Amino acid sequence: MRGGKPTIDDVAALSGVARATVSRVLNGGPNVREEVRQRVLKAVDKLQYKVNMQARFLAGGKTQVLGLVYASDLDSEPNSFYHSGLELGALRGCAEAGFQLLMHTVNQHSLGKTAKIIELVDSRRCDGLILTPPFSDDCDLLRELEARNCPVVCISPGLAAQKVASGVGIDDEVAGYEMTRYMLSLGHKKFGFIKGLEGHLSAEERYSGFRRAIAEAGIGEADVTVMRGNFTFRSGVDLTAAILGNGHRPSALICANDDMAVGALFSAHKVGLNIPQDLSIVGFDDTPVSEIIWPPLTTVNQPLKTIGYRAVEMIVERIKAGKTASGPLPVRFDVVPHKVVMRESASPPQG
Amino acid sequence: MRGGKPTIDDVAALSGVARATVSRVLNGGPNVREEVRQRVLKAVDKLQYKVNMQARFLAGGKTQVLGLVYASDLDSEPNSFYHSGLELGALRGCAEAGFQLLMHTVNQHSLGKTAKIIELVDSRRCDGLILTPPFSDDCDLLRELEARNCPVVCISPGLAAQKVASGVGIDDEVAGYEMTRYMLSLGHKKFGFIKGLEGHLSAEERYSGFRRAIAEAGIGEADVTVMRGNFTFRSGVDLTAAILGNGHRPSALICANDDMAVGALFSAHKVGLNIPQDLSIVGFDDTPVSEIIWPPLTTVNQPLKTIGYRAVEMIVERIKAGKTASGPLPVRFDVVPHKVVMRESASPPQG
DNA sequence: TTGTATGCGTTATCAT
DNA sequence: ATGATAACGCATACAA
Repeated sequence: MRGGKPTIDDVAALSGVARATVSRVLNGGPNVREEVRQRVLKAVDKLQYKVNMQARFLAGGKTQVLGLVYASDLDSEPNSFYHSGLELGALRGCAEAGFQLLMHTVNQHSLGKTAKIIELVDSRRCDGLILTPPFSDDCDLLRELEARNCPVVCISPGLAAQKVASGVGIDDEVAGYEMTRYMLSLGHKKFGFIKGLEGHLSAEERYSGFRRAIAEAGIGEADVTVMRGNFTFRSGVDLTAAILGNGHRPSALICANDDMAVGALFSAHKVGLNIPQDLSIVGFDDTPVSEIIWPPLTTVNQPLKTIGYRAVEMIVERIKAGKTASGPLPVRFDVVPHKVVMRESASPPQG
Repeated sequence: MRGGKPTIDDVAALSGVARATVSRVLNGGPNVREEVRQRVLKAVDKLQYKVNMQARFLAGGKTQVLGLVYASDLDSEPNSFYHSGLELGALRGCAEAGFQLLMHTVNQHSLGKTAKIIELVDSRRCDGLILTPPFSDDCDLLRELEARNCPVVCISPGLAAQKVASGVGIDDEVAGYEMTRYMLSLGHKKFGFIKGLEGHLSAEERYSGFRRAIAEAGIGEADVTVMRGNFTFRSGVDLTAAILGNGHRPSALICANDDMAVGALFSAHKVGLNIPQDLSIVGFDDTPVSEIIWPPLTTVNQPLKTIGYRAVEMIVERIKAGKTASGPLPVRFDVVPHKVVMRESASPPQG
C-alpha cells in the first residue's frame, strides 16, 4: 500500500490470509471459516478498504452498468415526463439489482446514431441496453446488438421489433381502441386524431385501435380528421389550430400523447373555447402534466415507472442467463396493464 | 485472439509491431512513422478492433464517467422538468467532452444517503460528481468528497457551500428581489409567498430577495402571508387553498418554483377565481410547464440546460487540472444570468 | 478450508 | 522510432 488506497493485497496481508480468501469473503463465497471471515472483515474495516470496481470488472468481464438510451433533438424540448418516469423506474430497479445506470442520448437524425450505440457496447461500457422509442423499433440496430450478444430490452417496441428483441409496454392498440370506445360511448360522432412521429410504432398502434373502433361504430371518413404531429406541445398547439380553423370542427379530439393534448387544450383556450363543453380533448400516457392542467386531462394511464423498473428486471435476468451458459433466453414481450382515466377534459358533446 | 474480441495484442501481431506502438497510434502519441501508423490503422480496421475501456481505465486510473446525483422521494413525484433540463445539458456537455453520465438518485431522508454517494467515488465508478440540491448544500458531504479529492461541482449551492466547493447557478437572491419588484411595480400591496423545502438554500435565497424588496417598499408584516411548501404541485394546491381560505386574501402570490405555482393556479381555478384578474400568481424556474399551462405563467427563467452544461465543463476542467499536478483549482461559483419572463399570470390588481 | 498462479487488456516506463 | 516488461487490482481455476 504505497500511499494510494488499500488494495485486496493489503487486506490479505493484514489479516494473514491469501488474496483469494479475501476475495471469497468479499463475494460471499463458500468454504471460509467464520473465524477467518471475521478476521478479514476486521481488516477491511480497519483499512477502510473498498473494492476497486474497475479492477473487479476487468477481471470478471462485467461492468454492472446498464445503458439507457433515448432520442433527443437538441432543438425540440424532450418529452421529459415520459423519459423521467422511465428513468426513475429504471433507477429504482438498478438500485435493487446492484447496477448503475448510464444515460445516453442520441440525436435520432444524426448519421452515426447506430454507431454511437454500438460503440457503447463494443467498448464494454455496459452489460446491457434499454432502448426507448424510436430506437426500440430499429430492427437493424437490434440485430447488430444481438450479433454482439448484448442483452437488450425495448420499451414499447412495435410488432416487428417484438420478434427481434424482448420488450415491455402496454398494449397500445387496445388502449387506442378503448379510449375511442369511451369517446363513442359519450356520444361523439365527429373525431379529430393527432398522430405521433412516424416510426414510433407503438404510437401508431394507438391509431390502429382508434380506426378499429371508428370502423365498428360505422363512422364515415368525412367525420374524422387526422393530422401527424411530433409528440411536442407545440405540434399540439399548431395542429389543433389548423383543425379548429377548417370549419368542419370535430367534437372530440384524440391525441397520441399528453403533451400534444395539452397543446390542444392551449390552442382551444386561446380561441375562447370551453373545454370540455365545446370540445373534448384526450391524450395518452397520463404523465404528471395531465393532472396539473386545467381542466384535468382524460387520458390513458401508461405506468412508466413500472415499465422502466420491469425493463431492468428483464435485462438483469438476461444478463444472468447469459453467464450460466444455459443458452440465451427466448425473446418475449411483457404487457403491463393500462387504464383509461376519466378526468374532466372529455364529456358528451353539447350542441 | 481465442474466440473473444480482438485485443491490442492481436492488432500488434497482425501489423507486426509491438503492443506499445499500437497504443501510441491509438492515443495519438508521438514518435511513430507514418508508414507504421497506417499499417496499424489498417490492422485495427481489418480486425474491427475496439479499445476495451475497462482495461484502459484500470491501467490509466480514470473512468471518463461523471456522476449526476439527485434526490428522489419514491412517493412524491420528482421535479422532473427541473432535473431533465439539468440532465440534458449535462448530457450534451459529456458528449462533447468524451465523458459518460452515470445517474444516481438517493432518497434524501434515508440514513446512508451520504455513504451511498461516497461509495460511488470510493469504488472508483466515476471521476467526478455533480451534486444537485439539497446535496449541493451538504457541507459535510462536500468535505468528505474533498478529502478524497474527488472533483465536485454543485448546482445552485447556498452561500455556505459555495465556499467549500465550486458551483453554478443563478443569483437567487437577486432573482427573488427582481420578481418582487416587478409585482410591486404592478401595484400589488398584499403578498403571499410559498417557500420551498427547508435546506434548499438557493430557494431560500429567493425568499430573502423577496423580503428585501418588501421591506424597501414599506409593506407591513400584516400584508404578507408566508407558507412553507415542498416544491411539489400538490403542496402548491394545498397551501394556496389554505391561503385563499383565510379571509385576508393577497392580490399576488409568489411561489418558490413553477410546480407550486401551477398548483396554486389549479387551486385558484377550482374555487372559480380568474387569473390574473382576481389573483396574480408567479413562479420560479421557467420550466416547460409554465408555457403550456393556462394562463401562461409569469416566472423567472433559470437556464437549466446551460447550468447542466456548464457544470460538466467545470468538472472536466478540474479533472484535467488534477492530472497535471499543478495543484487543485480554486473554488469558485459561476453565476449564469436569469431573467424574469412576463407572461399572463400576473397583472395589476383589480378591485 | 485455504493458498498459488495466472489472466483480464491497457497504459506507462524503461531500454534499445 | 520501437520494443520488452512492469504495473493496474481483482477473480478464478487449480493445487494443496
